[in-house]
Order: sequence, then C-alpha cells, then structure tokens
Amino acid sequence: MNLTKPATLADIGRAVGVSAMSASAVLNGSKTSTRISAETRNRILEEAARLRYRPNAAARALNRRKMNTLGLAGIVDSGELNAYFLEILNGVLEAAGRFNQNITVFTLHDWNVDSGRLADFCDGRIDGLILVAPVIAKPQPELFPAHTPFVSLHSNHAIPGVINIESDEEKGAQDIVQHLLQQGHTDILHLAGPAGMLGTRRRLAGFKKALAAAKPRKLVARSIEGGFSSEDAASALRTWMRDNQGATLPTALFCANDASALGCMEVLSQAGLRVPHDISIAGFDDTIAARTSVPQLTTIRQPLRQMGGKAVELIVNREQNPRPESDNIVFPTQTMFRASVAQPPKKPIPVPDLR
Amino acid sequence: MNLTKPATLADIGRAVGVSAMSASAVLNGSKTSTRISAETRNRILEEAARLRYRPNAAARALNRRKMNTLGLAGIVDSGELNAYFLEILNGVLEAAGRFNQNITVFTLHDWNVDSGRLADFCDGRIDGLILVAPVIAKPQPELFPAHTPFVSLHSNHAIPGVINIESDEEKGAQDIVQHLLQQGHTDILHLAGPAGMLGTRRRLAGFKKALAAAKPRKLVARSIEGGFSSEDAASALRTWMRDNQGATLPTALFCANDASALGCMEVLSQAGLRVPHDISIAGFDDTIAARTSVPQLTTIRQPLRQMGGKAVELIVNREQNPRPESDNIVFPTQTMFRASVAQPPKKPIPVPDLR
DNA sequence: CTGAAAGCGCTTACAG
DNA sequence: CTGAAAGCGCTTACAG
Repeated sequence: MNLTKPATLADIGRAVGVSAMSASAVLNGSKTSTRISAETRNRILEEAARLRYRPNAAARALNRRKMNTLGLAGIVDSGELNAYFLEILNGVLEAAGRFNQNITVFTLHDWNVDSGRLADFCDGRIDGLILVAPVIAKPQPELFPAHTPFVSLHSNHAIPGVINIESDEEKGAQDIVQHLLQQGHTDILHLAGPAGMLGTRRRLAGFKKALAAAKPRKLVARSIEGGFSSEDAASALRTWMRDNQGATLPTALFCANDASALGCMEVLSQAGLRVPHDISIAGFDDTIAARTSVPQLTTIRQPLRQMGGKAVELIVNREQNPRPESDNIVFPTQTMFRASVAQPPKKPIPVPDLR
Repeated sequence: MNLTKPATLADIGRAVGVSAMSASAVLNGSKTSTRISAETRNRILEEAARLRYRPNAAARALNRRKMNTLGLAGIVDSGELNAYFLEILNGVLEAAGRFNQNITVFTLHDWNVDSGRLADFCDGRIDGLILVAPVIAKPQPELFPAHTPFVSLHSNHAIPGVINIESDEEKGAQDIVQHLLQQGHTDILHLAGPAGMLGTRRRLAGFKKALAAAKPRKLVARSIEGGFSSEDAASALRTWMRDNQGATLPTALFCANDASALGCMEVLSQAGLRVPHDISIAGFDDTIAARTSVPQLTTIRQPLRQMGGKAVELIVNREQNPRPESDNIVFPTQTMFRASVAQPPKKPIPVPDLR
C-alpha cells in the first residue's frame, strides 16, 4: 500500500507559485481570505482539489489550542458498556454532530482507582470532558485541571466548578409507584440500587413518598438492596425468594433501573411466573432494554439523550457564555406506560420454590 | 473558573535553569534521556510534578505524525446505535485500552451519502479508521486516502487495499437451523434481512443447506424479507400473519439477527402466543439484546468483540507488519443454546387474528 | 552531559 | 493583494 504523505499548504503554494499563507487564507477562511485576487484564489482552489488537500488537524489544534473533540468518560463494567451509558452516548454523539465536534470515549473501570486518569486526558487531545455518573467522594481540585472544562451527568457528589446534569429521580420514583398503587397493587417490593448511592436514596425517597401519600389502606411495602446490574438484581431477588419461600408474592416489583428489572424478569420467568399476569414489574431510565424486552417495560423515562446533548452544549457554548445558568441542571422525568405493569392477580400467589 | 495554561517543557526548563530539550529528554523518554545527570534529572522531574506537566498531545502528534487515536465509523439508525455496533464498540474499546489508543466515534447515517466523509476524517486526527458494516458499492480509491490505514468489519463489498473481518455466517445459519430441525421442528419460517445484503444471502444459503441436509421428511420451510431492525421484522411478520390468517403457524422462526428476533417476539406476545411454548425463535449475532431478553434468545454468536479487537490490532500492528495475514479474516461462529427454542407444540397452532 | 537549530503544518499579526 | 516572520509545544538530529 502506498502511504503517500498528505498535501500541505506549502505544497499547494509551491504548485501555484504563491506562499502557503495565501493558500491558508483561501482554503481555511482566515480574515484575509476575501482579499486574494479571484485569479489566484481559483488556482489555489483547483490545486487544493487536485491534491485533495485537507488541513492537518494536529497542526491546527496546536495553533488554535482547540481540538474540536470532547471526551466522554464512564465505567465499563464486566467488559460491557451498559444501556444507560449507551443512551447518553447516543445523545452526546447526536449533539456533537450538530456542533461539529468529535467524541472520544474513555473507559474507566472503577472511579476510585481511575479518577486520577481524568487529568491525563486533559493534555490537549480534548477540549472538554463529560463525566458519566462519576463517584468521586473527595473531588480534589487537582483531579480536574483548570484548563479543561468538565461537565458531569448524575454525579454522586457535587464537584466544585463542575456543572452537573441530572433528572428529578425522586419525583420519577414517586410517579411510578403511584401508578402501581392506582393499578390496585397492595404489596410492592422495591429492589433498590446499591446502598450509599445518591440515585438509590432518591428512588427510595420517592417510593416512600408515594406510599405515604396513598389513601390509608392495607399496604405491604418493603425494599431490599439489589444493584444496578441485571446480575445483582437477579441474585438479590433469588435470595429474597429463598428466604421467603411460601410467603405471599408481592403483586408488583419496582426495580432500581431497567437492567435490574430485566434481571428480575428473568428470575420470575424461570420460576414459571408470567409478567404482568402474575406479577407486575416497573423499571427506571427507559433505556433501549426497556423498549426491546418482551413484554416491554413500564418505566420512568430519564431523558438521557437530551441530557447527554445538554452536556455537549454546555461545554461548546462555554466560551460565549462562561457563566452557566446553574451548577445543577435538573431534567423532568416521565412515566412510560407499557406492558409490564397490569392489575394485580385476583388471588395471592405464593413465593415459588426455586428448584 | 481559572483557565490557566498548562505547563510546557519550556516552562519547566526555565524554572530549573536548563533547556526545554533537556526537559524533553527526561520527561518524554527520548534516546538521550539516560545521558542527563541524575541531579538535573531529579530537578526536572520535581518541577514537572509541581507544575503538573503533561506533554501536549497536539504538539506531539504534529511532530510524530501520530495521534494514538483510531476512528470507528458506523451507522446510527433512527438516532440510535444498534446493539450490533455496541458489541463491536465494546471490543474496540477494550483492545484500544490494551494498545494505548483512543477511540473516536464517527456516526454516519447512510453509506451512500456519507462515504465521502470518510476521507475528511483522515486529516491527522486519527491514525486509522475502522469501518463497521460498510455498504459501498463502488469503493473508489479516492474514498480511502492512502496515508490512512482502513480496516472493515462485515463489509458488503470487497474494498481494494482494505482488510475485512467477518464471521462464517453461512455456517452459523446452517448450524442453528440444524438445531431447530433436531428439536423436531418441521415448519420453519426464515425472517430474512434486507434483500441484496451479503449477510442476508449468507444466512439464507445456510438455511437452505441445513434443510437440504435434513433427512427427507415432511418439512415446510420458507423465507420472507424482513430487515435487520426490530421494527422492520415486526412489520414483516405482521404482514405475513395477516396474509396467512388461519393457516398453520410455523413451529419455529429463524430471524436475520437478534434485533429482528425481538421484534418478532413482541408481535407474537401481543398475539397471545408464548415463546418457546407455542413457537420457537432463533436469532443471530448474540448481542446484549439476546442475553437480556425474556426468555433469553437462542442465537448464533458472532464473536463481535474479538472481531472489533482484531480490527484495532491490525491497524496498530500495521507498522511492524504491513503485510497482513490475509485480506479477509473469517472468525468462527458458535450456537448459543438458550431458552427461546424448545420442541414444537404437540398440536399445530393456527396463525392468530391480529385484532 | 547539555543546548542551539530546524522542523512538524498551520495561523496570526505585521509589512510592504 | 501578497509574503516574510514568529509562534503553537514537541522532537530529532547535530554540535559542543
């Protein structure tokens, strides 16, 4: 394969018989571009086309101190991007296209271990960095180099100087539990996220608020710690079912997120129970998983794509508008009514024996 | 926010009282690095740490003509990366980590329209470009600048000078249809991909081979054009069911990929049919969707992550080994036996009325 | 052991 | 209207 070198402004200048600056003025639209004679201008354009000239990105970045590239950093768990990250990535890519930005994805494995790497990314290869669900208990300033703007999504802790984007999770949780109550459910199990996480606390708070607001009637409501992954949720539910062998099965499950809801669906399906006929399930997030599951998942939509797009927008517009509207931007949530929630079964069902 | 400028080698040199080159030698490990006195060396290291020096990526890239970044270009359909792309992205990111490469994602919407953009990405911002399932009927050389190495995954057409990575799709299709036959299925409907696509033809060929190899017995087998998306498959199946109202329902569906299998599952579920009790379904790819669906999908695994990793490896090792082992690398497939395929129902079931 | 020079490809003042 | 100069931050020969 013939790896010829790409043409430079100097090459074009030489071919046309002008300086590289003239070529620059014509091709890369600096202020002087209009002051080049039409004649020269055309010859430069022709030659550039002939040589397939493309301005070198590194050279330009060095000069302008701008790469037109934003970084997106998030956790890759068990070698796999999760559906939540994917939604955000979709929104980020879409907005990046609109703003003419490239997106470089940085994968981390553990915020405790890897938060020190963030600063390494700020070496001129990106103009800003978007943190997806960072968990940085002690956000020391040296982790966030001052010359690079950061924006976070669902940050677990406030980071000084970093705008955070989130959604009203508590309200969302409250809404969906209210929906379950309206459907007639009287025995709801909340499969919560990992203890100590902000999202876990907020969903739990919404769960409790909805119950408190319910008309006084015989309600059973409890929550157990599950996790944000299918596996963690499945194993938490299995454990709970073993421990509650023969007791009455809840009529509905409110899960920490879509992934955990699907993990539970799998466990229930293996136990011979049908969703929503025997038991209703609600998730949280409205990721692609909620839309492709069978039955489709009733869930709380966080507008993750818009939130990702907003992150891009904030960084890109930072120059014109360095003072953001707020340091914590909250998006509304929305209940997505789908097939996984129905009315409770007429008769109570016992917790099945897991073979 | 205080956007101070990052420290440069010159800053360090000035502070220590040596030249920027000495700092370069010590910090960025050029050949001469060992020849700096221990004393100077230490003072440079200390100062660099104090100033949080980080070599500027753009400057280094300009000098070395290497960005340590690879591009990944693929289609974003209806604003959404699909699960297939996601698997590859996971493999690419993993391998990129191993080889110390960054990954920039470029989203295209239509190969016909956007293939011209590929060359624009080759402006020094990436050192190589991975094409995901390109469909470029006339792969003219000017689309692929000679100074940038390209690798494709599942290319629909051979591209001169571009190594392609694929899997043995025909064999995979043959295997899974054989599995259906072994389970006792005698009426199999193949919901094929879009007409004219290489992957569609290969799966169809495998389907036919398996049928031909089956012991002669009463078999019904047919195929209809569906598509690679849930929506297209669902609508194709709905149409087929309307057209075949009251006829005998196939006992098994072999779908073009996992996404289309899930689309079909949704249609069947809405029609009150249960998988696999009433009808079996098999997919293709083994994406995350196959593992999170309920029931989990029996499917053909294409090792998409390894394939993505291989693409990275080929580009990174290109310098040492510019002549690749082959210009078309074929990975083996594997049948994933899961819950969506079982034995056919005892009695034939009629094609249901879609309300 | 260390530094002055030149260059990567582009751009931005500044002269003419 | 056009070009010579200087600089972005780094690296690679080449001198001393």
